[in-house]
Amino acid sequence: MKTLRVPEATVTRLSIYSRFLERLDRNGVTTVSSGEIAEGVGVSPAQVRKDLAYFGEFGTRGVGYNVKDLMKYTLKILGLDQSWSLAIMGAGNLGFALCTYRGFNVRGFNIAGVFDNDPTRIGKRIGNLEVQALEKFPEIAERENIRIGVIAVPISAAQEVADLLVKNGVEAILNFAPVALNVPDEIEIRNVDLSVKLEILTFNLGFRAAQSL
Amino acid sequence: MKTLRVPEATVTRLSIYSRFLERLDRNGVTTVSSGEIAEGVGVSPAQVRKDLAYFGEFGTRGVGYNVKDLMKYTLKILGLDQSWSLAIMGAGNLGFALCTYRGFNVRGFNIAGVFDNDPTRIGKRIGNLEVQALEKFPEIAERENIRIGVIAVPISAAQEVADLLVKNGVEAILNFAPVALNVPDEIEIRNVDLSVKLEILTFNLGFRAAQSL
DNA sequence: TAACATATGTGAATTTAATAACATAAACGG
DNA sequence: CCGTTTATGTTATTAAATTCACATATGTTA
Ligand SMILES: NC(=O)c1ccc[n+]([C@@H]2O[C@H](COP(=O)([O-])OP(=O)(O)OC[C@H]3O[C@@H](n4cnc5c(N)ncnc54)[C@H](O)[C@@H]3O)[C@@H](O)[C@H]2O)c1
Ligand SMILES: NC(=O)c1ccc[n+]([C@@H]2O[C@H](COP(=O)([O-])OP(=O)(O)OC[C@H]3O[C@@H](n4cnc5c(N)ncnc54)[C@H](O)[C@@H]3O)[C@@H](O)[C@H]2O)c1
Repeated sequence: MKTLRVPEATVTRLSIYSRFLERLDRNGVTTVSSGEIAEGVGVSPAQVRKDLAYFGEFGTRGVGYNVKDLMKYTLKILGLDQSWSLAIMGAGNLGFALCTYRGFNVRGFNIAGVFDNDPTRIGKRIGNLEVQALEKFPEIAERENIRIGVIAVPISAAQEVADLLVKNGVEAILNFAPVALNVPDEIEIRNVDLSVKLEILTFNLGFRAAQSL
Repeated sequence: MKTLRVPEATVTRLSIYSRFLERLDRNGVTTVSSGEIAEGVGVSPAQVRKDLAYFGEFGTRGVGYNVKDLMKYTLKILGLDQSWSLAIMGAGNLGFALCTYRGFNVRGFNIAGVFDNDPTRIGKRIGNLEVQALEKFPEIAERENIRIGVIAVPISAAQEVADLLVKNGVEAILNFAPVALNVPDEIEIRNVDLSVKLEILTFNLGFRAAQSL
């Protein structure tokens, strides 16, 4: 099997294609072309085909792709042919929203624990989850085989929480605190920064205003 | 003034530099080098200088950058030398978290209204905001000069909410619903997809497992 | 079964972004 | 006031991503 580096942008789009295919499938669509996928998610048809080509040949020339099959392939590629246990660190407003979001479950993510260090929050229920004391993390992480941690604590606590995750065998981190965290190279880490996208918008609005002066 | 296209990746990093500079400033740091910024946010020093070079010369050779000045410049570039009124559409879990998030305020964003169509939510308070009926949007948008809309409603309602925003003069949209929205070309729109980053993590974990087989 | 229509898969061309290398300017010390 | 140090700004180079163009394979129709 030829292994060449897959651009992260390709993986990003694959995730988007995958969800689009699920929607098509739910709507009873059985066949789809690269052009229709492209149209549906807002990229070029060539891009769709190029992205898929990193992983194999999934379509039929002259016909297109079988929706169910391609959906399964994309899930497999993304590692979603298995369930992933994850921990939400921080049961604040964002942590709460993440816990209640059904979209994760649909994609095979299982929220195996929510953790906080505020005594007034520990023990409270969020859906069918109970907020756990931070100290319980090592035990629960091991028992539930938690490999992914989501950081939803304030900036000031983010690094220590990251350290705790790493120390307890977590392999990947999704960080919502707007700060660069220090973790060993072998840990996969991605930041989600909600302000950045807003500021791209204001940049563009401002830039546009400058252009029209 | 030479106007050349600025890569979106550059704008993204600029937003991150900007926040890092604010932190340095709060900590009393007065001068910083491209290397220190790079270290602090996780990019290369050359990248920092290249990004800044799109907009002018802000440093002193042999010395570095004045933190306060560079912070102001980055804010100005991002359009954050003014306050922006925005509307949160959807007072669900995510909308609630966004409303209470203080980080937006700090950067000059003013949440001028939260809107929902669920009668049981309308009138409820979120911090010092009161959830408004969707029907109130046109009036409030005009009065408050809302130019940015944030979509935090379910997928099924996202397109109609986007249409409402556009119809009422909103110029930019931040969309949290994982679906491609149809808006006129002149509207700035960006999606924030929280699942995608998680799936990049599982892709990489799976890929790594495959490598080591 | 041959000709045609269609849509994939892919190598080449193009565009875009990131990195490296270096010339330039400021500060400092003797 | 000159040489040295330092870190910027910019040009050159490399790398990466996207788009283009077309050969290839499939299904359909006459
Ligand atoms: N709410 C948003 O919309 C939003 C938007 C962008 C970024 N963020 C970021 O997400 C993070 C969380 O935001 P939030 O609005 O949910 O904040 P929040 O204050 O509502 O919640 C933070 C939670 O973390 C807990 N906590 C603090 N230190 C902890 C520790 N050491 N271990 C475990 N738990 C700890 C607190 O008790 C609290 O429950 C912040 O870093 C914030 O900058 C939030
Ligand atoms: N909560 C999360 O962590 C999370 C994560 C990723 C994506 N999202 C996306 O964000 C969006 C909101 O998620 P949520 O968890 O807050 O959902 P939610 O169900 O808690 O909230 C949605 C809110 O939108 C309101 N609403 C529905 N139709 C409306 C309309 N036409 N006009 C105005 N308001 C309307 C509902 O009354 C509800 O209050 C969804 O599209 C979801 O896929 C959420």
